[in-house]
Formats: sequence, C-alpha cells, structure tokens
Amino acid sequence: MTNLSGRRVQAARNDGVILAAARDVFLEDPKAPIAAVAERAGVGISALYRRYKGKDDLLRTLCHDGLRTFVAEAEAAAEEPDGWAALVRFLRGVVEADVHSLTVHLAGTFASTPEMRADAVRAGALAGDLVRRAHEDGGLRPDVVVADVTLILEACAAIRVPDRDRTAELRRRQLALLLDGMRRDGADLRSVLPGPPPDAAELNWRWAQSRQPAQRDATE
Amino acid sequence: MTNLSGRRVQAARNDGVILAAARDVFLEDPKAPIAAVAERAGVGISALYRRYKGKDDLLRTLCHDGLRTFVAEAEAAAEEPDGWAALVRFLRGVVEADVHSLTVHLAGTFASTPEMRADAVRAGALAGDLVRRAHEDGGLRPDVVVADVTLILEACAAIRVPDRDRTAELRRRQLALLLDGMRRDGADLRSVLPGPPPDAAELNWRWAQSRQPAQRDATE
DNA sequence: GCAGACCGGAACGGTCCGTTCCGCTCAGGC
DNA sequence: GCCTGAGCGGAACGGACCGTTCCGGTCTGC
Repeated sequence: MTNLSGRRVQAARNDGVILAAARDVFLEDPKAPIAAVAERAGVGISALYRRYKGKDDLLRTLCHDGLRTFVAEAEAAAEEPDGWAALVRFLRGVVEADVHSLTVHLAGTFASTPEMRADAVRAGALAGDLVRRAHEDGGLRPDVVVADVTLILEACAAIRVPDRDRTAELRRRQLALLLDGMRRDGADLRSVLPGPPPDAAELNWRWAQSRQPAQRDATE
Repeated sequence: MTNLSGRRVQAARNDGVILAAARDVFLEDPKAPIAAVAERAGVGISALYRRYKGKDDLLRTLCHDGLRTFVAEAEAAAEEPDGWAALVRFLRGVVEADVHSLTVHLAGTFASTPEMRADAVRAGALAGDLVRRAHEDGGLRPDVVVADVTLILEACAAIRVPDRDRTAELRRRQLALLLDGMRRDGADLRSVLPGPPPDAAELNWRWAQSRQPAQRDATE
C-alpha cells in the first residue's frame, strides 16, 4: 500500500488479521475448529499453517498473549497509590480485556512452554502484591485471599450473552456487585466468608495436563 | 429381592441408577457421550435406549428435573417470613443443588416441550416474587433486578474444581461474597451498579434454538 | 520471463459418538 | 422341564467433524 513491496505488505497484514480473528473466534468458542479462524480472517487455511506449526502452536501464542496482558494490567494497576484502588483497577482491566477466557479456558489443550510458566509465576506474584496492598490499606475485607481473585475472574468470565458489548456491560455489573462484597466497610454487618479459602494449587489443575494429546475434558 | 419378580426389580432399580449416573456425568461435562453414562451406571447402552428414545430424550428429562428442583427450591424458600432471608435461602439452595448446570448448560441441545416452557415461566415468576419481597423488606439493594439473579447463579456455577465437594464449598464462598454485595446496608458507601440492568429476554437466548438438530454454535 | 514466496481450498485420514443390532440370559407361564 | 420374550451387554455401523497435507494458481522481485 505505502511503498513496501505489495506482496510482503499483504503477508504482514495477514499476520495481524489472523491473530485478531483467532482471538475473536476462540474467545467465542474455545473449541472452535481452525477453519473457523481462517474464515473469519478471510484467508485460506494455508495462510494459517504458514505461520503456525499447528493448532496447538496458535493456541499457545494466543494464551501467552493473554498471560502477558494479564501481567501488563497488573503492572499498570500497581501504579495506583491506594491499594484498594489498584486492586479494583486491576480487576476491571482484566475483566475488560477478557483475558481470563484466553488463558484459563485454553489451558490444558496444549503443552505450555517454560516461558509461559515463568510468566504465570510472575502473574501470580503480581496479583499477590495487589491483594496484600489492598489488605494493608484497609480497603479489602480480611478474609479474602489471593486465590479468591481467580474465582472472581472466573465468575465474571462466565457471564456471556450473544452480543459482545452487552457481555462486557453485564460483566462490569457483576464485578461491581462482587467488589462491593469485597470491601471492608461495614464488615461487622456482614457474614464471614465460609469454607476454607481457596489456594493457588487447587485452582491450577487445568495447567496440569501439559503433556500429551487430548484427554476427556472436564469442562466448560 | 423382596417379593416382586427378580427381573422386574432389577429393571426398576436401573431406572434410578441410570438417571443418577446421567446427572453425575452431564453435570461434570454437558457434552459427555452417552456411553459414559452407561459406563458410570454400570449398565450397557441398551439399557439406556430401552428407556429413552435417544440422547435428546435423556437430556430433556434431566433438564426438566432440574427445572422442577429450581421451582421446588423457590417454593420452599418463599415460606421464609423475611424477604431477604427467603432470597438468600433460595440462592443457597439452588447453588447447592447445582441446578443451573442441569438447566441452562443443557439448553439448546434439544427441543424443549411445552410443559418445560410452562415450568420455566413459573420459575421466573417465583424468582420475581422473591426479589420483589426482598426489596420490600429492605434487605436487597434497590438497583438489583430479577435478571441479576440469573447472572449470579451463572457466576456461581462457573466455579469448578475437580473435586465435587470442594467445588460446592467454593461456590458457597463466592455466593457469600455476592450476597454481601447485594445487601442494602451501607448502601451509601457503595457504588451504583453500572450499565443498563439485564432483563430476562436477553438472558434466555440459549433456549431459542429449540428446533432442529445441531447447528454451529454462536459463530457469526 | 522465471523462481519461489504466498495463498486458497479440496481432499485425506483419523477420531468420536449416536444409534442399531445381534446374541445371550433368565423369569414366568404352561 | 421347555418355550417365549423382556431386558440387556457390547460390538459394529455410519456419519459428522476436524487437523493437517497437498496440489495448483497468482503475483512479486529480479
């Protein structure tokens, strides 16, 4: 279009188009066939296989991107001076970016790389910091733990209607309800959260099956 | 075993065993193959097809049962004198019974019957009453609407770990968080729920595709 | 004008699953 | 004691779906 060789430009643009299409498609249905991605991108299947070794490779890329977004949101939110405000901003950001579906819901369908695992650890650490600060600043009720954050994100990601924008609105609403339940103020009027609190280990089972091919899925 | 003809007794017992197995299996994975149900029940496939015309038939039965449980929980909760207490009891009951997965998550995979639709209407009316009463008695924050209840149940149903009992515990915890967010007390300290509130129509899209066989899901 | 990067999409091979069907067992009537 | 058929187990069938390969075809850069 501009001045670079026409063919190369088209190829380069396809890179982005394909990734965006894949994001859309797999966000909508984590088990979508690869042909659906090609169709949405308006390209042939070959264009996909020229860039990715296979479906796993594409999924892994997408998932890793999601993980990076998660980390970026956490880092951005951490700049907030108030601990509670930082946590709120973080949760809003992650829900808005719809990152949860890209990571957790895709997990277990491919083998994860060491870099991904490293990023996952980093993500966990950042989330832990945010929760700790929110506790220190007094905004977060004391019986909420880090792993609860995972569950909250999971819950918000479960909200889904056919329309994309409406889905985002409803998720914001659900998150607002949860955030109000998480505040410390008026704590004496409230219940104590029941049950042993969740811990990271029991929520990461999806990542466990990082090895071989398919296997009956317990989900979705 | 007792006095009835042995063969008939076994058959009658299989009725229950199969239904229970189907409940377990489809609760765990709504897309599970029918063979998995037979295996879990410890019977052959024939035993299933002798009782149900096909997979749809079984799913429909299960889903209808779930709907009836939903109605029963609502009716039982309505006996609570205080409106807020009734709503809480209702939500706890439904989450505990894991009814949401049996109804909503199975919807759209088969054709619904008129009786089911009638029960669905009844369920909606009962839920509406509970919310109205909770508003009147002053326990429920004013900006929560009936359709929010659906979303809350959806969110709780999304919580899931491999262990069944632990899943129930974590859901109770999540519900507790949400309930605290739904209370009116300290309302002035809180946010106003954002976005246009959900309404029933936009949440019932899953039931829409009640006609013919399969069809690519939600692509577009 | 030629080589090859790039691509569209048909075709292939394999898996999965709903349903059918064949043969076996055994309760219950004669 | 046989016979009949209800009840059943599980192999087999047929079709849908999907990841991947592959065969041309196009167009760029030289």
